Amino acid sequence: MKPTDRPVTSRDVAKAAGVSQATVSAVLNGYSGNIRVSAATRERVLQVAQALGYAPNLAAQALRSEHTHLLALVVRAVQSHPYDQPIPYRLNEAASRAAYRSGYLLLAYHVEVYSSESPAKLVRHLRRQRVDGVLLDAPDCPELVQEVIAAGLRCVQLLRPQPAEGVPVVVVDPQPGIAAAIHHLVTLGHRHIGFVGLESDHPVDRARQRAFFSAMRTEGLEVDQKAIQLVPSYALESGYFAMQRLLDLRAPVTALLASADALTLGILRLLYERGIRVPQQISIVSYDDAFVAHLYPPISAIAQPYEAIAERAVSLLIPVQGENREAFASARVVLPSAFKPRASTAPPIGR
Amino acid sequence: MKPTDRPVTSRDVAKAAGVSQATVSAVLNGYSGNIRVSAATRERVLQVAQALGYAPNLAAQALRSEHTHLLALVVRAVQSHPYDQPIPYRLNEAASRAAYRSGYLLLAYHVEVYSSESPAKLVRHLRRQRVDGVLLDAPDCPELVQEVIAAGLRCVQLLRPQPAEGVPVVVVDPQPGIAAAIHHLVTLGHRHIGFVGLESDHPVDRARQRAFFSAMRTEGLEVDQKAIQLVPSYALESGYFAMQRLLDLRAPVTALLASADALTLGILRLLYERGIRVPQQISIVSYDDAFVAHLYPPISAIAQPYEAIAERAVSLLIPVQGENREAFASARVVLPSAFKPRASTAPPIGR
DNA sequence: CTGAAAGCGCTAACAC
DNA sequence: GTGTTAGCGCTTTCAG
Repeated sequence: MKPTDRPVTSRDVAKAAGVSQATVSAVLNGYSGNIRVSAATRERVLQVAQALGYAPNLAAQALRSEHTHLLALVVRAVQSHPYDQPIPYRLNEAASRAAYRSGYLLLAYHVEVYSSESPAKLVRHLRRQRVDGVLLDAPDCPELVQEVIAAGLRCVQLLRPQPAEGVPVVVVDPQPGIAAAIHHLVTLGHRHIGFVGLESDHPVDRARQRAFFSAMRTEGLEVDQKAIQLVPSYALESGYFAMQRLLDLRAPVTALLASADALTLGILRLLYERGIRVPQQISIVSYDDAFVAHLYPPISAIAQPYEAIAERAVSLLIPVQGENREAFASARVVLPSAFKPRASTAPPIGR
Repeated sequence: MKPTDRPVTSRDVAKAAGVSQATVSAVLNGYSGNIRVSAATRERVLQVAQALGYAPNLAAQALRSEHTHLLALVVRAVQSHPYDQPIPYRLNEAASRAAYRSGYLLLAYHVEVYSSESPAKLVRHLRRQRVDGVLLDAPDCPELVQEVIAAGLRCVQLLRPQPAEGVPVVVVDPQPGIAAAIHHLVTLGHRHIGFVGLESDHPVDRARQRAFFSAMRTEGLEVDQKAIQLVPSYALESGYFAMQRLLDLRAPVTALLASADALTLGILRLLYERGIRVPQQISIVSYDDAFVAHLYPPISAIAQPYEAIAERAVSLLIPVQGENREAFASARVVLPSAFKPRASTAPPIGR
C-alpha cells in the first residue's frame, strides 16, 4: 500500500504504470487540451493510482493552477457565551457541507473581535492562504469589507451586508415571515402586539420594523408606540430590560414579536423571574429561529433559511464556466423568511 | 500598492529591494541556517514587502516545507436538527481560535454520516489536503479511526475515543462534576434520585454511570434500580420516553440526572406536556452543559470544558521542537468536569 | 495517442 | 553577508 513514508506522487504512479507523469495527470484530470489517452492506459493508470493510494498534493496543484479550492467563512465576533451566537454555527455547517459537495473546503475564521488592527491581519491571512472566496457573515465593521475588497478577494456578504460596490449579497426578506406571524397572532385573537427591535439605521433592522408595521396595518391594527421597544443590541440583556420596561409601563400587550432570538432569551428570562407564563399570559414570537425551537415551550418563530443562505453564497463564490463578472458583482440573492407556529403562541387571556 | 493583478511574489520584493530572492526568504523566516543579513538590508526588505503588500504563497511554502499549517476537525454526523449537536460547535470554535493563535488554520469537515464508504473518502480528502493534524470529535465509527491511522495522519481523538494504538486522546472525567451534583441534590434534601444514561459498553458512558453510583454510595443513598433508565441513544426522543417510563412506573424520584443535554431536552418536553414543573415538582441536572444554561429555567448541569479540550488537542497536534514520538502517541489528557448549579434544582416537594 | 520540458513561488544547501 | 541553484509535485504547452 504505502511502500515508504513519503507520500506517493504522480511520478510514482507513472513509473509503476509504465507511462509518463503527464499522462497520469491527464487521466486524473479528465485529460483536457489536445491530449488523448486510450481506454486501456486510462484504466491501468487509475488502477495503479488506487493501489498505491495516490492522493494528489493539493499544495502543488494550487501552486500551479492558481486556485486552492479553499473558501473562508469569516464569522463575526462572538462576545459572550458562544451559544448566544448560534447563527454562525448553522451557517458554518451548511457552508461547509455545500463546499464539500462541490469539491471545496471551508476555512472557518472565528475572529475574536473586529478591532482596528484585526481586519488587516485577517486579510493578510486570507491572502497568504490564497483562498478562492470569502463568505462574510454579517460584517459589522465596514473596514473589514473594504479591506477584503481592496485585497482583491472574491467575496460575498451574508445577512447584514455593509454598503459596498461590487460585492454580491445574500440576504433574507423578513416580510413574508413577519406578515404570517402577525396574521397568526391576530387569528388567535390578539389585538395588542408589541415589538422589540434594534435601534439601528441598518436596512436589515429597518426592514424588520417596517415589516412589522406593514403587517399590523394589513391586519387593520393600530400600533401602540409605547409597545415598540428599541434596544441598543441584539443581546439577552437587551431583551430582558425591554421586557421589564414593557411590564413597568403597563403597556398592555398580549403578544410580542422579538426581532432576534437573543432578545427572546432575555425576554423569557424576565418572564420566568416574574412568574409570567408563556403562552398562557403572553404570546411570544421570535425572529431568527436559530435555536428557540428547543426551548420550553418551543417558541413560535420566523425562520431564516440558513442552509439555503450558505448554499447560495457558496455557489456564488464558486466560479462557473464563462461567468459574467458584472453579474457576479451585482448579484443580490434575497431569500424569504417563513413563520413556524409552535407552542409559545395561544389566544390571549380572557378568551 | 498592487501594481498588477498578479499577486506579488518574493521575487518582486527582492527586485524592488535590490537583493536576491533568497535574502527575502531568509529575512521573512528569521534567517535560519548560516545565512546572515545586515540589519539595514533586513529593514529595507521588510519595508518593501510591506509596501508591496507581499503575502507569501502558502501553497508554495507547503509544497516546499512539507507542512501546511492546516488542521482538520472531523465532526461526527449531525442527524437531525443541527442544534441537537451543539458540542461540535463549541469545539469547532475553540479549536479554530486555538489554531489561529498558533499560526494554524482549521478545516472543518462536517461529515454527513460515517457510512461505510465515507471514511475512505474523507481520509482521501485529508491526505490530498496534506493536513498537519486531525482532531477526531467522538468518532463513533472505529473504521474512521483505523483509516486515519493507516493513512499515517497525525491525529487525536476527542471526548469519546475508539480503542486505538498510538493515538493520543483528550477526554473528560465525569466524576468530579457528578459527585458535586449529587452532593448538591442531597444537600437540598433529595433522597430518591434517578439516572437516565446510555445503554452502552463504551468507557465514557460507563464512567458516567459509575460516577453516579459511586456518588450515591458516598452520600449513603440507595439506588432504586427502577429509577435507572438506560436508553438506546443520546437523543431527544430517548429522554422523552425514559421520562415517560419513569412517570408511568411511578418511580418516586424527586430528582433526575440526565447523562446528556439531548436527553434533558426530551425530558423537559415530556414534563412540559404533562404540566410538571421544574424545579418545583422535580429537579433536573444535565450532563454536557453545551447549551442548557439558556433554557428556562436555566438547567443545573455538569459542564465539560470544551474550550480546554480543543486547546489541549490543538497543542498536542502542533509539533514541538524535539518532540518525543512515544510521548505523543501515548498522551492521554484527562480534564475534569465541573458542576454548575442553576435554577432547575430545588428542595423536593413537601419540604 | 504519449513523452519531454518548463515553470508556478518558495526553501535550504552551498558557493562566493 | 549575500547570491546561485536545485528541486518540492503538479499542469500544460509542444514535439514526436
